[in-house]
Amino acid sequence: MPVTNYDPIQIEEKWQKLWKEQDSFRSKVDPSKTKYYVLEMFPYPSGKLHMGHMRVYSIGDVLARFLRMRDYNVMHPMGWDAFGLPAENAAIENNVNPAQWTAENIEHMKEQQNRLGVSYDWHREVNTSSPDYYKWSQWLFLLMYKRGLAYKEKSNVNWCLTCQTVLANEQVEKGLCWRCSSVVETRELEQWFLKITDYAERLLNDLDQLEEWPERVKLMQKNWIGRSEGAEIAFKVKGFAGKEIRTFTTRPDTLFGVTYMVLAPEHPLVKPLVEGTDREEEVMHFVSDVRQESEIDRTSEETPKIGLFTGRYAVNPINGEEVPILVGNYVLMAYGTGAVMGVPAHDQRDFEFARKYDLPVRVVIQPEGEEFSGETMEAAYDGEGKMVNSGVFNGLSDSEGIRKVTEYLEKHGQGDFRVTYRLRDWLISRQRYWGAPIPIKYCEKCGTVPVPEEELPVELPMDVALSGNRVPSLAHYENFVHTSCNLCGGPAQRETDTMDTFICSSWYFLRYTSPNTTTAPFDKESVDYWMPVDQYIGGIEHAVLHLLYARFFTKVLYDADLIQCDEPFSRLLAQGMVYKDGAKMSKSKGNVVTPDEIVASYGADTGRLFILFASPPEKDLDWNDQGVEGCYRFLRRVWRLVVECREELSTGSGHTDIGEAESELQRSLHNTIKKVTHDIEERFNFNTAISSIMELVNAVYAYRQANDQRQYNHQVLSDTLEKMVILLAPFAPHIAEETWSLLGQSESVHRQHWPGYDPELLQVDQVEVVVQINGKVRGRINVPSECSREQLIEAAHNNERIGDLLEGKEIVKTIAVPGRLVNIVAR
RNA sequence: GCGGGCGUGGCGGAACUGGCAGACGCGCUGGACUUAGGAUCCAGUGGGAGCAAUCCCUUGGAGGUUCAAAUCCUCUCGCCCGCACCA
Repeated sequence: MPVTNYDPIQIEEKWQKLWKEQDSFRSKVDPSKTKYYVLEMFPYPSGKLHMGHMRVYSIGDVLARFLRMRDYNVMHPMGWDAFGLPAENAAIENNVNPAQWTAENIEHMKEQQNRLGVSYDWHREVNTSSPDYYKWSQWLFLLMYKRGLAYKEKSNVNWCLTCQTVLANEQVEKGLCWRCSSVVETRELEQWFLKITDYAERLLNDLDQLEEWPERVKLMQKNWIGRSEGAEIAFKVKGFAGKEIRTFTTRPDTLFGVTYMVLAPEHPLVKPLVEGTDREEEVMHFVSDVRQESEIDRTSEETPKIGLFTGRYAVNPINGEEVPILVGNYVLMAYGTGAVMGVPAHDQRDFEFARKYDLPVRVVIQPEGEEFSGETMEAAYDGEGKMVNSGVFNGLSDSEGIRKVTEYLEKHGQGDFRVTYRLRDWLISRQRYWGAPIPIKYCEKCGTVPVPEEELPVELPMDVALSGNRVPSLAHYENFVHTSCNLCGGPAQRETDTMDTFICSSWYFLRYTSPNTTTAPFDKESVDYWMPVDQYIGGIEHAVLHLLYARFFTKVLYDADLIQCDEPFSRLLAQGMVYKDGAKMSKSKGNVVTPDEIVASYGADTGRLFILFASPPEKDLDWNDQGVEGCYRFLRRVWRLVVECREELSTGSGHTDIGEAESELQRSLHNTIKKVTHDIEERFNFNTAISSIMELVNAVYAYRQANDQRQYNHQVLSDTLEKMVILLAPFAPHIAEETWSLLGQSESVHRQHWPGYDPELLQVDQVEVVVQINGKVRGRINVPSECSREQLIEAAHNNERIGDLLEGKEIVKTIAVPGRLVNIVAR
């Protein structure tokens, strides 16, 4: 067989074809083996793969291939998060059906993924936009509905003007739409929600179980859930029998310091309080002004706090004191109860507000050794201290006060302990066509009726009639909307909103375990075998969004006894972003490099190797064309090494001695095995694993250079080459396969067992030990590796130079660490 | 403001529980082979002084602990990320 130069394009095509023909990466339930579920977040089928994709797939594939060689039963699936707005936009632009557009993109992207040589089990492919799949998304919605976790409610919601749909709280970033960055406004609409807040406590507490998740992701979720402990306190309104204002506070111990109350402009009591009074016009005008402000302006810290007196007074339940009730722009209806008790002496915001409007400031917590006064203090005091001006509670510490005051209120029916979360329920309705229809009907007689399971899926109409600049929502399809009630048989109308695509991605990892099951979302035996996902890999941008939703779904399914795990992802890797020239790759900056270009000019192996070598996976990566060149050079070096050695090994006769050169080569090999294994398995540091393979390649070159070819030990050399190729296989699978066959092997390199290292062969007879005097390196000595401390010290003193330097000095202390150094402290 | 992360050669990055700082790669310099090379191979490459052996300095900065600090502690500067009027 004539061997030419390294030709990645030809080699990669050849092996990809073979892997496909031999169905090399198919995974099956096998209780006799330890399973390992490797998963990369599935992509939205935009039509083109970018470097971020290539990075996440490369990382996942190294693990999948490595673990297969470690004899795990590996499942490594891929699929498509295929519903979503871009398909509608593309449909408008290209006058094509969203389903068709999506299907074409999937075909193309799948091809691109295959060209990267990623070892997916395509038998498990899922597509969230296919009726086989969204049938079960709908089924899960109904499960939530049955369990009281799905409800429809009229409330203030986020409306994205560009996307023409509502958004969940998690999907609004700094007042802007997470996807299109346009302004989000507030609208009052009736929408479907999932009660994720019922799971707030568990979603928070169980973060502690996730030992293999990055701290920062857990922290982001913790902040997002935003748990606060405190009390809810009811204030009666003077002259308004039966009306009371409920307020949440984390500091009930400061209740005696309340000098006013503030309501959110949206608070339902605002209108009744001022109705028919001379304050009505001014207050209601203010309310409507504030409500017109954008979310950004509303919640910015820079926005000045504005308050307006309602003319009414609230009665402090602890002391009967009457305090003015105001409406304030800084109070948010969405948090707590939408009403704040103003304690200016002990809350900075309240303090600023009180100074601005000349409201009284009353100190009720006094720290030791300090004497704050409401008239003179320049900032609120929110630290520890003893209660003062608080009647019978005087003298209690703040923490005792929190408990005692709340207990007192509880006894008098005016308050209780309360935990409040920042987390809101998940708004899942979307006023868009390209999504899974919400399986609900509305009957004039029977009201809201869930679509019965047998009628699922509620299919999207496929005859999309484009109109103007958007795809019409389902409300425009007469045939879709009109249906009959399953209870009374009378006429009914379908819900025309579709579900948030995050619903579809909240359970896809379960569907992979049995993608063709037609009688349930997933097969019980399969899901119990494969779940949880052992290693999940994806971008940090989903730290809260997808990862929180998926955890929620998993817990609901666990409670419904459908799965046995209540956390979906045991280990999470949040990979860094790909930059070039110090900026995120983007069309506008003109610094985009695509996987296609790299594969075409260097091959997938080079691209993968570069991505893995340039930086550890969780850190950001700086794309560098010369670095890619370097990796290409390295692979060519590997290629040449194998080709040349192959010839030499077949012609020369060699010898069987194990001399110093052979020991060194073996040591190098076994060191590399040890390091690569450890770096993949324990640390995910693929960059250092690759660098040690490079060192091994250098060592083989050195061995050949130092020895005439006829003097090689053929056995040692070919063993080294074979293991070197195996070590390289997870990173650069195609060249590994090709060189493996060049070495005369007929079975796939990916079916080989991962080599172990022999500690014996790592041993060296002589080690170089550093000799320091007062911590500075002053000499090096070669000693036997098992040399004792005493011998080591003796050897150090025997060293000529050290002896000279110690001449006339007093030795204070000597530290010897065998195998490392000797440090002589001398004066 | 709160929380988290990170600062190491010209660059990307190594350095495991404190033990030779700068592995590996890029870039650069010199050489070999060559009609030529942007192919390949070999050697060198943190800064400074010296003909040299060698010495001094060096992990953002300043202190400290230690025989020994990139690593531990205190302060400080800079950058990045998340949350942010959350009551």
